Amino acid sequence: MNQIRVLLVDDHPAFRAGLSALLKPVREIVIADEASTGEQALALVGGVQPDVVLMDLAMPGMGGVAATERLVRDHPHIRVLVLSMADDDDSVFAALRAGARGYVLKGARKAELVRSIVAVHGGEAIFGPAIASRLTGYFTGLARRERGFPELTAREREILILMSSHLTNPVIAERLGLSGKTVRNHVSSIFAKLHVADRAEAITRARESGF
Amino acid sequence: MNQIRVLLVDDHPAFRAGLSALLKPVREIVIADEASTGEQALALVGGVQPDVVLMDLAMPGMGGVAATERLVRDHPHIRVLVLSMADDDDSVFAALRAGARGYVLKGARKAELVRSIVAVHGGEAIFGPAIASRLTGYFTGLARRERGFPELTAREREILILMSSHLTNPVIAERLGLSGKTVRNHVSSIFAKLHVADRAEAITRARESGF
DNA sequence: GCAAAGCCCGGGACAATGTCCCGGTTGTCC
DNA sequence: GGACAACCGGGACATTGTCCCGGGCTTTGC
Repeated sequence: MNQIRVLLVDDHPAFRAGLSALLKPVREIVIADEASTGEQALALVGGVQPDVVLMDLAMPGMGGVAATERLVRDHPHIRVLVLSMADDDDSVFAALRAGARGYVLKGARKAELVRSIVAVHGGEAIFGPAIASRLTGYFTGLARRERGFPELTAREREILILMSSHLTNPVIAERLGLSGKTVRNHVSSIFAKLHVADRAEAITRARESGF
Repeated sequence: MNQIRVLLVDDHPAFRAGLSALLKPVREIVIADEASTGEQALALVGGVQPDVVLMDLAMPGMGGVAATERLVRDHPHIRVLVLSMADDDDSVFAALRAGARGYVLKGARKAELVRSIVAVHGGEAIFGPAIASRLTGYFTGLARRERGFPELTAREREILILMSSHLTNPVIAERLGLSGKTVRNHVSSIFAKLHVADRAEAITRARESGF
């Protein structure tokens, strides 16, 4: 049976040792190598040829996010599974933007960790319970805002749509056969209903709501 | 050992039968019940008390997305794992917005399916290989646009950040100890570099780029 | 040392944006 | 008929954004 070759990246030697001991008895996994910084990880991957990189985020020098970004860019077949203490939106979404295939908090039980490594190796994406909540919150949060979208009149919806393609008031007026002043007034009442102060926010809200 | 109680929701009886036969020998899983429509699933969950609902999307009447949305709203402790043939962005992100904890394509191998059910039951989020690509594509797509982000001066970045929280020019000026006129000029040059015409577009671009 | 380039700071003049008033017209519902 | 809302627009005013201008500052290179 082909074992999954894992590269450990973490600046804390004790943690690497613990992780290594934890994963050693697992049949389907083998620790191919360890790195203590992002730079070192990037230097190693070419020779080590890991299937999965277990990446910490908080490291001196090049952080895990930057390392992940370069790693997935230069070695698209290698999957990155983030294993971090950081349980906040910024860290999670930065890792996702960088191309990580999974995100598990340090402190996860062994079974969860092994399952995550196997899943990521198989091309799946997997996120620990706390992270999963953030992820679904991200998407259902969008849906929730959509539900809360206030009711606009036909004219207002029409104008908001044109506004969302970044047309100016005079252009909108010309296209709808209205006076520029009328458009400005409609725009103003749209802002009031959306509880926003200017075009910028209005368009942001409209986009978020899949308008 | 506590088995995971699974409710199967699919309008195709043969598929339910196959799935049931596939999962029956699995120790940690028990099929608690089956439903052939979204409505039926919603009616059943109260009595069946499943841990995980295996949800098809394309069903007559109430689709899987609507059923998922109501299910997670009324029973937050129940996890929904979508098992669908649909491999397109609209289906995937609609399911995520509805609150699904996972998404696996029909045709997944048994091991992957079992792993997904176990992971979802544990509160994790998991996505099959094809879906994982869409998910990372969603986030790294944002990142990719960021790479094309033009270079701004230190002052310009600073002002763009404040602008992105919807502050007005006078407020920004006051906060940075500048004249309102200077801020306007900086803002103007930011627009030029971003190739946009107004605040609205500039903020949109900045947000897309994870600025 | 000195010039060129780039950033930063601001003013002037002007057009577009947005706000808070106002009045008038057209429907619709009771 | 009367109440109500959507729609259209004007007046006056502050804010925003554009295209000029010039002066002070540091960095780079000859």
